[in-house]
Amino acid sequence: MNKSLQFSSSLHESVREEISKRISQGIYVPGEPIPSTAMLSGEFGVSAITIKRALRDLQAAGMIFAVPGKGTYVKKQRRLLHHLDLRAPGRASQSKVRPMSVTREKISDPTMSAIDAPDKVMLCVRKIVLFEDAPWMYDATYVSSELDDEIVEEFRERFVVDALKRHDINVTNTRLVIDAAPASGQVAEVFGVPNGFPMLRRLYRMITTEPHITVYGVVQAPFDQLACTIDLAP
Amino acid sequence: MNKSLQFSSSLHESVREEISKRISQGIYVPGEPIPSTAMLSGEFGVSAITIKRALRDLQAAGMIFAVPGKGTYVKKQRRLLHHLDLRAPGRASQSKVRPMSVTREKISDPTMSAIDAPDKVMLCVRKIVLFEDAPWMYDATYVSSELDDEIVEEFRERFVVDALKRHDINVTNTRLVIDAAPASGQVAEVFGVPNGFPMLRRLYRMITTEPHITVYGVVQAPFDQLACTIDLAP
DNA sequence: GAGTGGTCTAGACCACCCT
DNA sequence: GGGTGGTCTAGACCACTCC
Repeated sequence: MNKSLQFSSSLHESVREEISKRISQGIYVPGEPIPSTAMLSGEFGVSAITIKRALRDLQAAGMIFAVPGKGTYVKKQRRLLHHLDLRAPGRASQSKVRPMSVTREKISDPTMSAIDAPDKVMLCVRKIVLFEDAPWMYDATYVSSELDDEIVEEFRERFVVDALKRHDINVTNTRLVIDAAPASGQVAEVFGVPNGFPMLRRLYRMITTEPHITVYGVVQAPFDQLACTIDLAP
Repeated sequence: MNKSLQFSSSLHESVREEISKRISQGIYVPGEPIPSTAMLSGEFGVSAITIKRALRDLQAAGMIFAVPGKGTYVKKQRRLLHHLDLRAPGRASQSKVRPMSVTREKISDPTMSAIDAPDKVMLCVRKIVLFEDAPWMYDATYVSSELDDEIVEEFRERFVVDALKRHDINVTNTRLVIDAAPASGQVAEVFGVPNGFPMLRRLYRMITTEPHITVYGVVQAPFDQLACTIDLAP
């Protein structure tokens, strides 16, 4: 090997650590491609496959991303903090929203049972919340399928809380579950992350002033793109 | 190929989906090893390497784990919900604690700056919180290094809030940041998860009745093992 | 000793991008 | 056409576990 590598239990780990070090040291910078696998293979004196293995692990850690046919780039780290305000939950936001779909289906996520989601067919509104024209959060909202079509139409363009408020329906109680889960299928495509990429999720149940209207949902984003903050004052 | 596989863009994805399906259908059950890579390679008619690739992705998703020399097993899903009570933050718990280390160091995690962690050498107490004798959470607590040795010693065996309370020091304000991050180094070893495995984290800053005592820290656990719940009532 | 998962390699093919 | 990342293969070696 041309370059002396870190001492680590395996080759691909050593390579990963070395590349990771170069990123944190600013040798590889966001916006510019890092050397190709062939170049790195030559420099480190290891097989191209081992390089690819190391790069794939760095992708899973959110440090880099690869564009087939072009190259591998350092990710620009920009994580937004979403503050959960106890007094104004689900506050309005100036973010833009891109509607995705409106369907009728059962809630399938097992974690939703932790907030007592009903096991019946509901109306599901999916949308993408944008920040600076890039996908920031993916939201799936479930409401009773007996709701007026008029309100449902507004769900596509607005946040649920805002739409309800326009009909004098207010949220009285919100229960949240915050967890992480691997991205699957459509969600992974939307954010351009590999299948299985860790997502930070916020599952919610909102009880309203209308006894028969309870809103359930999941909002999620790649873990390197979102964090939640909370203030607790007893 | 002997078996017809799902239609998916790549072979290892098809294999992953098929095995994933068998787990959710109960064909492969927790506690028993799934067929070896050689067996699966024969059954699906694909290379052993492709099988290993699929299994590695399923490990990253927390569905299975592998024991070298023995076999690959389905993970028993058991996720604990940690309820964040607004009125009694950092409440006492009957969990057992295993002390890990006490050092003096700077806070290195960049996310800690979101809760205004100071950039100076502090006292760091690391411990493992156990549940049914298995590692459940990993905690790193930072306090001013000028604290009495007497209190520091108690930090090893108790929760920080409890130790402080015994000295009539109470928490007046808590700020949390909840995020996800890849496991690295020692933390990955403690939980027996592969390097880079997604961890759910809760970073905290606790202001106390003693003006010069502010407690910082991070508690984290594998994403498939922990979730947080919160109730918001305006 | 046989079986297991983990690692590493050399070589090949593809789809894509850029010039 | 040359470079890129992504995929797949066959084959090899190692450390480990279990019998």
